[in-house]
Formats: sequence, structure tokens, C-alpha cells
Amino acid sequence: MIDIQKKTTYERIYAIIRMIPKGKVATYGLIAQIEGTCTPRMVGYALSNAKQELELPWHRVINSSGRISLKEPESVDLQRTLLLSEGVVFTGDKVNLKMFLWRP
DNA sequence: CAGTTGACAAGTA
DNA sequence: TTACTTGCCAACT
Repeated sequence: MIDIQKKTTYERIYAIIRMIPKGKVATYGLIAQIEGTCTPRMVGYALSNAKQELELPWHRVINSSGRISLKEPESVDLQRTLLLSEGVVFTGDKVNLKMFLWRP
């Protein structure tokens, strides 16, 4: 049973991100489509405001090109490491979305 | 109430 | 292939 009667748009986005299964990734656009009322940008904005206490699997969210969208190289490397530990394979700097994109 | 601040995506050259 | 442009909108000061 899933109640999507959250307070804010951001919280709905967080709830969707928590649904992403281990070993899969989701794009910002996909999350926006699932949420239904927001744009891909809102997803990124929501994550940037997200706090670590929420325990979000933020590393499973990447952009539509299959690349990590963070700006700081250290964070990018961390995200890639986390995904690799879950079995997501990188081809160069890109993830093969054909194989690892989460299909709800 | 107004200004600021952001993890995007699609199109163009 | 990369670099640049435009459209998009909530939450926080």
C-alpha cells in the first residue's frame, strides 16, 4: 500500500527514489515521470536539498545520458564506487542504461 | 512578497 | 563528439 499524500513535492520524489532496487539505476526524467507532476529539474533540486538522515539511495540516480551528474569529481567517484559495489557496470564514464535502467 | 538557488533534458551547431 | 541555449519549478531566505 503506498500513500502518496506527502507534504511536499520533494518528499514524493524521495519516496520514489527509495523504491529503486539495488543493482538498478533511475534517471531524473524517469523519476519525474513517475512522480507525475514535476520536471526532471525538480528531482535534481530535491536531491541537492536532501539530507543524509533520509538515507536515500541517491547514488542510483543518474542523468539521461547514463552519466553521473554531480559537479565535484570526488562525489562522482564516490557514486561510481557505490554503484559498482551493487553490480552496476560502467562503460568508461557511462552506465549502460539498456541493462541497468530501473523499469517500474 | 521578491530574490536566490539548484544532481536535468532536448535541441542546435 | 563536445559546448552552448532554452524551458522548467519548488523550497528557502
